[in-house]
Amino acid sequence: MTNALDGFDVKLLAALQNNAALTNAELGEVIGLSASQVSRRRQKLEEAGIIRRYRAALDPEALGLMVTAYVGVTLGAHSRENARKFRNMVTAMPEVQEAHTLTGDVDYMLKIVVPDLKALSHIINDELLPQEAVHHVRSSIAMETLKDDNLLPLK
Amino acid sequence: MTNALDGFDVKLLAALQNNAALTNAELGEVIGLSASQVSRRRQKLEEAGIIRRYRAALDPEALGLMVTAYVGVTLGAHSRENARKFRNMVTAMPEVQEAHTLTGDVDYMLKIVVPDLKALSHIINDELLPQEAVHHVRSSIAMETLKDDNLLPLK
DNA sequence: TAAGATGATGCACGAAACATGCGAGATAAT
DNA sequence: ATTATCTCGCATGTTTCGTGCATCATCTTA
Repeated sequence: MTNALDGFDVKLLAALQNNAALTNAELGEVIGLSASQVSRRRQKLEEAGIIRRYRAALDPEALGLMVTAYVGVTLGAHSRENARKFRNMVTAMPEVQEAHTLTGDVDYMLKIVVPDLKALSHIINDELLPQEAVHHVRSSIAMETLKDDNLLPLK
Repeated sequence: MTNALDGFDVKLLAALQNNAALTNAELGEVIGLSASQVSRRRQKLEEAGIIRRYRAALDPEALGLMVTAYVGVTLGAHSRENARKFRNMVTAMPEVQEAHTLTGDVDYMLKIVVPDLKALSHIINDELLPQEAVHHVRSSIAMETLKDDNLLPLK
C-alpha cells in the first residue's frame, strides 16, 4: 500500500484548494491527467482524509461582518474545570473562527468576526470576561486585511 | 431590484459554507426548496460576489504541516517604501495564511503554517527580520487547535 | 533475465446532477 | 379589479460524474 503523494496529487490538491468548482476534465487539463484519473485520485484523497471537506468561501463584508479581531486570553487559576468550561464556551461561539492555545504568556488566541465594534465589546465584556477562568483579555482589531485565504503551502 | 437576503438565502449560505459538496437537491431538502430554485439562488449569490469561491479544505497534518504560529511584527521607521516592501513580501509568502494590520503597538499579525520549527525559525530569522522595515518580531506557537473552521457567523 | 504481480492510465458508456424554458401562483402597485 | 413583477416547481436537454475494461509501466522474485 503506497500512500505517498506524487506530483499529480500535490498539483491536484493545490488546484482544488484554490478552486473546487472546476470539473474533473478541467482539473485534468491543468495537471495533465484524464478526467477519470482525476476522479479516482480525488476519491482516494477524500477517503484518506487529506481532503477534509468542500466549502463555499463567503464575502464577510457583503454579509455585514465588518470587524475582525484577534483576542488574546490569559487564564488565571488554571483549574481543570474552569479551563474546560472556557474551551467549551469558546468552541461553541459562532463568532469565533479560530481558537488556539499558545506558547508564552498568553494562553489562548481567538480570531473573532462580528458585524461591528458593539458586538465585539459585547463578546469581550459580557461573554469572555465574566468567565471564572479568564484573568485577562487583550484584543486587537484588524484594520486592514492583506491576506486571508488560509491556503496551505504545498511543497 | 431587491437584493436583500431572505431566510432561504441565509440558510443556503450556511449550508454551503459547511458543505459545498451537497447537490442542489440535497440542499433543497435541507432548506425547504426545490433543486431548481437552489440552483438559481446559488447563481445569484455567486454573481453578487457573496459566494466568493469554492474550496477544498485540506488536512494540514496529513500534509506534514505540523506547526502553526502567530507572529506579531512591529515596524520601525514607518517609511512608506519599506512598509510597501514588507507587505509585498508577506502577501507573496505561501506559508503566510493570514496577514492583517492591527490596532495597538503591534503593526502586523501573521498566521504562519510550516512543516516544523526549523522552517518557522528560517522564516523569522532569514526572511522577516532582515527586512529593513521590521523592528521587532514576536512569535507564539499554537500548541493545540480548538477550532479552525473559519466559518462566518450568519445571523 | 524472465516472468509474474501490482498498480496506474485512458477510453467508453450508463447514471446522476445541473441549467433553463415554461406556465402557475403569489404579492404589490395603479 | 387588473396589470406587472417576482418566485415557484415541473419537465427536459445537456453536462458532468463514476466505473468496468483492456493496456501499459513498474517492481518483485526466482
